[in-house]
Amino acid sequence: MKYDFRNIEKKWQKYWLDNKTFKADNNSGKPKYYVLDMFPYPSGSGLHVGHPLGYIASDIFSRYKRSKGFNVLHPMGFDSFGLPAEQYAVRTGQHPKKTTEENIVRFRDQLDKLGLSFDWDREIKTSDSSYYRWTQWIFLKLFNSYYDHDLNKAQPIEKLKIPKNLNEKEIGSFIDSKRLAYVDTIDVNWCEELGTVLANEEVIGGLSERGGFPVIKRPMKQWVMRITDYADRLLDDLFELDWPESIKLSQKNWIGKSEGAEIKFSIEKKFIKVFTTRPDTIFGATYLVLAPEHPLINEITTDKYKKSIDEYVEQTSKKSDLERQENEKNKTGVFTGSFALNPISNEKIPVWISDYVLFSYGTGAIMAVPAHDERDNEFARKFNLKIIKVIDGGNKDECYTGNGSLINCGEYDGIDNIKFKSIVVEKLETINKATKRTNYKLRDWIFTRQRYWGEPIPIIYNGNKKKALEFNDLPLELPEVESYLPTKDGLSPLARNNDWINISINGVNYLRETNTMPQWAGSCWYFLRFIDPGNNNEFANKDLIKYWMPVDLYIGGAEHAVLHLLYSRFWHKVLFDLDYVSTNEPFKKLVNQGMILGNSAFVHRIKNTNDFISFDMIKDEKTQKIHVDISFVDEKNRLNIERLKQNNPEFNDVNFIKGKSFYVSRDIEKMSKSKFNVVNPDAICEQYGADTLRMYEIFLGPVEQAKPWNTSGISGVHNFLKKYWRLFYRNDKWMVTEIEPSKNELKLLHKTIKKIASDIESFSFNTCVSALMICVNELTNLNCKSRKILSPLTQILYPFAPHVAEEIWESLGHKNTITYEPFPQVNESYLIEETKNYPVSFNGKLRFNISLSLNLDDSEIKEAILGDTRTERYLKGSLPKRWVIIQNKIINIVH
RNA sequence: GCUCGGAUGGUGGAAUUGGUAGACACGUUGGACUUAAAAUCCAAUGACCAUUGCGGUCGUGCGGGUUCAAGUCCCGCUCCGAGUACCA
Repeated sequence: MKYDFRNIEKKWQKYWLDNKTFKADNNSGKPKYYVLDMFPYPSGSGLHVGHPLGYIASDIFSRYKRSKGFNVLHPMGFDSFGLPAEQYAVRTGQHPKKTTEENIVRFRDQLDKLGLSFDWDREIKTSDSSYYRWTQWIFLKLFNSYYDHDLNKAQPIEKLKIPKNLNEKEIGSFIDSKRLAYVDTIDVNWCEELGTVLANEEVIGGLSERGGFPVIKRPMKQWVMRITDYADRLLDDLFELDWPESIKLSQKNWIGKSEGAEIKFSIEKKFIKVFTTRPDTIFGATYLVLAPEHPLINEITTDKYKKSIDEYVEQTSKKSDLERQENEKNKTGVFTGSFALNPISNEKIPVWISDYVLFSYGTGAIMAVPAHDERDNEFARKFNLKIIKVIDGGNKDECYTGNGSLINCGEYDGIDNIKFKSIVVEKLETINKATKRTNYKLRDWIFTRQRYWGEPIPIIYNGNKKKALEFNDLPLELPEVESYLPTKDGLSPLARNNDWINISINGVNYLRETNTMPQWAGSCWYFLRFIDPGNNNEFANKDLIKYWMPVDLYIGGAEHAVLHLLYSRFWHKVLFDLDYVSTNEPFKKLVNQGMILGNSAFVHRIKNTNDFISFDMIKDEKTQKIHVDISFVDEKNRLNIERLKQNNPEFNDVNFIKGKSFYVSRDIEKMSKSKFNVVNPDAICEQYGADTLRMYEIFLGPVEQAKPWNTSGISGVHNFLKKYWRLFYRNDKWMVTEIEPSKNELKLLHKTIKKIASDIESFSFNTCVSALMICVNELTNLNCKSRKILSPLTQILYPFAPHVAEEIWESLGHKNTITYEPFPQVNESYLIEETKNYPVSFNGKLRFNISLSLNLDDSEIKEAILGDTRTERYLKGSLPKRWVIIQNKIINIVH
């Protein structure tokens, strides 16, 4: 029998599906283990070899855990709301639902070919109304909750204490001001010509990326999530998570907690509040700067400066965020004509406005300390403002941002600046000029999108009065529309369907909210729905949540370091506060798989000509790189010009300058259709099989690391599987016998079991493959035939190459799947070698025992010690460490 | 700019965390079996020197340091990758 991977893989994939081998049991005596992959967006281009890496890693882990006696939940679904399907719909008029469903079928087919052990009975799609019904339900929970800062948790809105003496309208707006999901008017990038709101990335130099139309900042009503109330908890709870440090760090920076003080500077009878983390430098505050959006600007600007201030404000309002950032090295600003009083030095200091101060952070105003802050320093030198050093930073002229003792601070001179921080704030607090204050970079989460292909928001309006839909009204299904473009007024395409917008309840007419939720909404809680996907009464049964949560292992790309992973933590904490889930955090351990990169190929066109030159012949010519499809290039970087011309007719008329062959240049880039560097896993499965592909992907390197794809090494892994197969079938003959294994075979096997188990636990899958290769090579050399060796070998191979392992398992006479066979135990007695204590004397001086695991006699030991020059040197000198080397083994010395 | 992470043969990567650097695999070269090819197997493969044999010198981005011993620890650089963008 040959290793016929095509039939073997088909056979076992069907077996697993038919027998529901990977069905996770909700009632099990076994300990649970929840392994989750970040579910994919089903894009139109299908999977490339980079996508499955994380799925393969989680699959290996799931299969391993099952064989370790765990009840494993390993589900998969699709994040099926999203922009690409909608853009495709805009271009073609096809309903996004249709293209999304087609893509899901294709994805499912590709995933199935890899032999992944998902429990497909639990499949979910975020665009199914049976799913987004509950996304809408959670939205309403957020709408109907507020954050109680005394209890430090979210509470139902009914528990909110409403101040007395409010009229009905005021009560309404008070409640609205506390809701976790609320409506606010926020500046957005508005493009009149395109009739839509654009993301910052879509605006370049004040013009729209597509079309080049002007874009302005415009306030628009948006739904917003009050994630900032959770800033402290999102930050504090990070420490207990078993996540990569880099991800925790990005979340920490994103939340950006900084502690400082809010200080009041008075201008006649008014106050300007500034936020600072460096109140210790207040004696050096020689001017104030307000953000151009600051509401007090009009009041404090003197007539003389009014014109220039107005111009400046007007100018900055036209700038996009990107343009404002471009000024980083060339700051601009205008004087208001007013002076404020420094509350501690009582000096009059000028008040300026500048766009280097952000209105959205802190109070939108700063006290500038040019001697100890680089941005202030730059500004002060440009506009010739006073610079006073207040912290002793040695002789350096430049601005000093470190710590030291105070100077030029009158009675406070000589005090350590860190101590002075609290001294000055306390002093100013007594005269009501300062308060301690903590600020966050984290902003509330703008939740609405003017798009079609997303969850409708279950809110209706009667005038300005909001009303939440009732539970029985959910799901609020997406209506049909004539066009998927936003309307001229910047409303979502949903606004095009008048029948849908207008709704009458008990004789009262309402208008529906027409915006939809962002793609993050569906992925915020999908891991909870996997627990109980068919439940029509709750988003998931509470007991089942208690059993399965938290997710023990979450695998996905690092690109979600902040957005998805922060939003889902936020929602989870709200659900926890409201007692719907049992854990404070959703994901216990997180692993980021590295990206698999493509190896792009380029042809070089000599500039301003139609001549393409072979890469090896380029000397001084200036050339332009053009991507060509990597399937036309061989391993030696030679281009098949004929095939290129067949597929890309635009190359028909060009002149190829070449020697013997035409060479391309190569570059490592992200794998993408537009770069023509995509390697399709289907083709590799067809040629080598899924088991080979799986093992090769993890053999490429550590899971966490980014690495380029190179198919040429795949034969090594494929040969390994063939070699493994030959241990069982050689020349059509079944090789396994009941013979007792040799000592060497047992030692090798148990060494390998130990290595595999510990390496899987520590996610070092690539070294597992090496260990298996060594084991199979040596067993081949030993001509091993013993069932007692080959049967456990098959079990430890199973997580990596499950199809071939199942097939062999069956050949070994087992009737059941290998999946739930207990993972082989390590028998340490095969590994531990005998140790003896030997007394050793050296130069008649040193005397100690060594504990040895080598079969040497005393004279050999002495010879070994003397023969090793390093040990000799060590022995002649002092004795700082407690071991020596004998025959390459480190031996502990027992005194 | 700031914050992380990294740099090991022709290539992907190992190295029990301070103890024979280069495991395992690809590639390359030579050989066996074949009419031939494929498949399979064997040998060599960091560089340089010596080669009849033994062997020797250098070697983990660069420059220093600690140590009997450094890819690994410390100090100073260079380059590459990722994230972030004036957050007071």
